[in-house]
Amino acid sequence: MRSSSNILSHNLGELELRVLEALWQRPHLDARQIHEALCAQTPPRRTPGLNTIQSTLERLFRKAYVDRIKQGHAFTYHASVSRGNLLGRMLGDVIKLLHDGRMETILSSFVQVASDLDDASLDELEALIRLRKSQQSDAGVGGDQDD
Amino acid sequence: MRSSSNILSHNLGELELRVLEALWQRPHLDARQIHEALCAQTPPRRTPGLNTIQSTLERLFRKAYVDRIKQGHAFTYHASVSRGNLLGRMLGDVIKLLHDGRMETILSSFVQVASDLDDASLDELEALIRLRKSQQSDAGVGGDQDD
DNA sequence: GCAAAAACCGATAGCCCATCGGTGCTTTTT
DNA sequence: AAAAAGCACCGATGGGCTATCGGTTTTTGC
Repeated sequence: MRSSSNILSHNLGELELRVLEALWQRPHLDARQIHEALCAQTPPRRTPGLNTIQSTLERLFRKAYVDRIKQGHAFTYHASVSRGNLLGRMLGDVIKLLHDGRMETILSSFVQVASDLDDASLDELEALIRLRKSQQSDAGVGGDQDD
Repeated sequence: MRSSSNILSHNLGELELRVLEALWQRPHLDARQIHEALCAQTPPRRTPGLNTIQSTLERLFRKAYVDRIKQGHAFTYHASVSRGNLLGRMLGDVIKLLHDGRMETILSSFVQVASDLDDASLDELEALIRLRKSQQSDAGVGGDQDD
């Protein structure tokens, strides 16, 4: 009855994200280790059973967010996408979904976000922009480093 | 059984977004008009019945994305959030969800997305930041102007 | 008052994530 | 080698959300 639903191509659930976070913190963990990592997390949140973690890893694997190698009798998982890269992709999703064609809209939305940050961050942003500009005039537009 | 799911606070379905788009294009339409607008859309997509549009508007209203006034015997709806504002909020959601604290990660992800970010746009971004900074020192940190 | 239109209510379907239980294979331990 | 422990895999269930209508009530306009 439903035609389609998810407007964003990158759709993660809460647990999926927590698992990914764990893998970003230290790569190459198996399900049990991830489970433990989540249990040991501060602040302590309710952690589901090992099976749930496995299902989640399976889903993440199918969705190509993580990769795995059979190490002994257990799979060892590692994120196949970096945090920064995922951020970029999701930002891209949102922008593609909502931008009206004018760069100004994107930029001002971006700054609207950045305005939550303090002056120091804004200074930093400015410095980064300056850097980016010099890099750009220096070496043309490269534009794809996958972390 | 499920603790929570949606990681992003702004979660829109496809139809919801199409309806919002229609309202951004021309404010103050009633359900029937929106229905017609969607039907008349190019490229022609399958358009659901009027009732479906009404339900969608109801949902958008409950979620405070649109506002309505009773005009005669029908509600007239208008977006209560601008496209740019929604863009900013969703960008903020994503960033809050995934950023690691370092401004550089955000910027590089942003630049990764906007690869056609030419010098002029960077200049624009800089100007916007400058503006934001002066506003901030001008009136303290307010931090919530709704478009 | 009556007819048309719109609002409102409620039901159904389909998708997706979270959460497990159970089963069977593999590795490890006695 | 037999028993035990660990894991993967399958399938089921629950709950949330959007999409989609049908039907009923309310409102409006003549």
